[in-house]
Amino acid sequence: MERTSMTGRGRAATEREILAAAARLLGSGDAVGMGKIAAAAGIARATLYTYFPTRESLLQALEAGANEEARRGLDEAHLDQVPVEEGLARTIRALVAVGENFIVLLRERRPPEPAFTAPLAALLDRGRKEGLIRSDVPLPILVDSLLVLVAVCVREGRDLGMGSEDMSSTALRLFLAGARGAAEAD
Amino acid sequence: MERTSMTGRGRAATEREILAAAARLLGSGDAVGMGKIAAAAGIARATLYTYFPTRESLLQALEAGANEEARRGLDEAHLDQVPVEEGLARTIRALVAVGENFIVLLRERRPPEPAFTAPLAALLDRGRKEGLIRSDVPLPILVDSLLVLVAVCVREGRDLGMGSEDMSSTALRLFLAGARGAAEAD
Amino acid sequence: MERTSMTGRGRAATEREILAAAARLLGSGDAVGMGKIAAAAGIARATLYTYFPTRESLLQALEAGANEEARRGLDEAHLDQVPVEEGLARTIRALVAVGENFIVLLRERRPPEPAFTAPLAALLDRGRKEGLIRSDVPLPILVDSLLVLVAVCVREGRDLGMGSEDMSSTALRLFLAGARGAAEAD
Amino acid sequence: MERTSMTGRGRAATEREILAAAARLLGSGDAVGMGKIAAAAGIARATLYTYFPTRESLLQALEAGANEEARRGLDEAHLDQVPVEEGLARTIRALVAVGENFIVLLRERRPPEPAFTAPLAALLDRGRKEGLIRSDVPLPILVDSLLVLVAVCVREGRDLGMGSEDMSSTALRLFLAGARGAAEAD
DNA sequence: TATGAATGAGGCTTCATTCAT
DNA sequence: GATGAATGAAGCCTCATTCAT
Repeated sequence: MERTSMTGRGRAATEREILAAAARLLGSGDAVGMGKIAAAAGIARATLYTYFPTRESLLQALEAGANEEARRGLDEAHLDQVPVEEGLARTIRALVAVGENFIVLLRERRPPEPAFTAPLAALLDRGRKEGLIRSDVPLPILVDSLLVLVAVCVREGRDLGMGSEDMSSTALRLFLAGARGAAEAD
Repeated sequence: MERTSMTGRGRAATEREILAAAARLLGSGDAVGMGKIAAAAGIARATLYTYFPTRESLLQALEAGANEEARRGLDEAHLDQVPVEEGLARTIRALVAVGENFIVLLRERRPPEPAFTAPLAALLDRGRKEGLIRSDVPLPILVDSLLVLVAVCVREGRDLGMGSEDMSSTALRLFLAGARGAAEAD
Repeated sequence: MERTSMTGRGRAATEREILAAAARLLGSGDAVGMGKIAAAAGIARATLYTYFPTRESLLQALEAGANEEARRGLDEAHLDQVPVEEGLARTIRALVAVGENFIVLLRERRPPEPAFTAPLAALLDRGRKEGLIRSDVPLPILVDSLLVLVAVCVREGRDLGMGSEDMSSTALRLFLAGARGAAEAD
Repeated sequence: MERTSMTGRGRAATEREILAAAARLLGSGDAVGMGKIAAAAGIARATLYTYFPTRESLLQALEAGANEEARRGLDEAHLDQVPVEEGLARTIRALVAVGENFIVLLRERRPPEPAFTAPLAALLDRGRKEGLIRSDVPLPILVDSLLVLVAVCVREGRDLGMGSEDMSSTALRLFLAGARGAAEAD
């Protein structure tokens, strides 16, 4: 008696389907309207609006999802209880895990939530105090750099057939050690 | 007596004005139509169309300008005749010099021209052979990383009031050495 | 219980309404935009686009309709199995039946389909061989003459309150026998 | 001292050039703007406006020209002083002489001036009274038929390489005697 | 609830026309 | 007088959103 009436898969499942479709389409470059998203989710345009009354609300849900996922990852990472370097590794793995949705946010130019960047900034700041992170680069730039490097690694990595572990470790290495020859490091 | 007939500022000047306005607006996030660009350039919508018969043509002009500027910068840098590290420094300075327009390209998702990325890829490849650039990160990721790091430094740097030299050196340090504590290094 | 869901009059009915409005407006002279057609059909401009995604597609539908109607008329006329004169009479009646839509085609300068003129040309050619149709006038001129005479008879005839039978017989007489005094002939 | 200052050909000559270009372009089917007309006349768009302050005024001039030409032709034909058949022949020759311009009028849907159709209607009416023209076809239809037949003969005739004499005699034969086999007649 | 249909607002583009040199 | 440039109005089309079944 829990479900009352639905077509095939249940409301929650459809909602997930929609979000997945949206993430997929929005992530891949070209202009995407509500129609395309609905079609990709296998429902009618009007139906989409019973789930998300507004395009904006759909984007927000996407954003919320990504933030939520990332926050959970970051929370579970207990960033403040581990060494900075390990913290960064965990952060990056959490972001990579969010994957598609994370890229969408950058694509749609939704500035990452503070709840999202705050722990990261705190971590980097701690790293600075411990002398592990350079102090000659403004913190916001460090934060953004980490984010875009992860995005690049995910985006390109997917095309290159890399797995998440590879993406994560690549992003971490680039962020921490840069591109300078250290082929055998890490 | 130099100019023969024009209204207010001369055709070429207006064209530059338009391109500047377009770069400014397109660079800064939200949806921008021809109307807004025309308004920002201080002309009527229809007038804009006498300069660029198509939205696409305007974007292309922007792209062409950025590519041209960057290519000139890269050409003059003689990347293949200097040490890799110096080459990267020059590359980054050239990209930073393009500045606003360069960011627009990434924003509008116009994949940077090969004529644009090719010399960079070549340079990095040479760096690899010389052992200066790590070989454990796929070349495309290295290329993209450099580009987005420059973009981040320009975008954030502008907000932070940094000068181009600072942006360039920051981008170079981040790209080459990463964020790891090396506060005194340059 | 026959129809399941529609607003006001049903999709097919609206489509007919649109085509009728379009034929009416396009037939009667002055410049007509999609807006006017939509208004004449009692719908919003955007709605019109759900029926015909393009102005061109609307014209094509009009054309297709006219051609289809005419072709059906001509097919059923079995032009090649009856005497030339009877064939012409049937042809003209078929064209007059298409009426409004037929005029639109000439007005919009859409050269009548070959599938449209071919049987007519064939018929006239046969007439020539049998000595019934004059050979001192180029075939294309004969074909066009018939078409425009029908158009004239329909257009003027409507204003004069003539019925289709009158229009048809008038057109036939003019085409075959010309204007020369033969008042009693048919 | 008659001409004061002009570029190459004199104001009147340029005006004729414009009208000729307009007739040529408007006659040949597709959409024609002031720009194209100006270009075809070898002048700038703005210059065109010093000759005809309005698109409409240009069309009117074209119309006036055609009407004038035709009226002169018809006047000189002394239609009321010759037998009806000869009158028709002269009428048609006059219209064919107007040629291009005459077609334009029909194309642009400018209903032929009464000053244009009146003498023709009078002539046909006289023909009726003399029993030379059939009375079982409404006069307006007869008038229009003559006009469109001339238009068809001119348009098609040009494509077929016919001379004006041929066009005229063909139109006359079709109008008077129709298409019925009479190859040797006239 | 799911959906086919309708729609207002807004974007791109063209054209006739005006203005200043 | 001739022209390069500028522009308002209008046309085509798309999209997010609402309505009625």
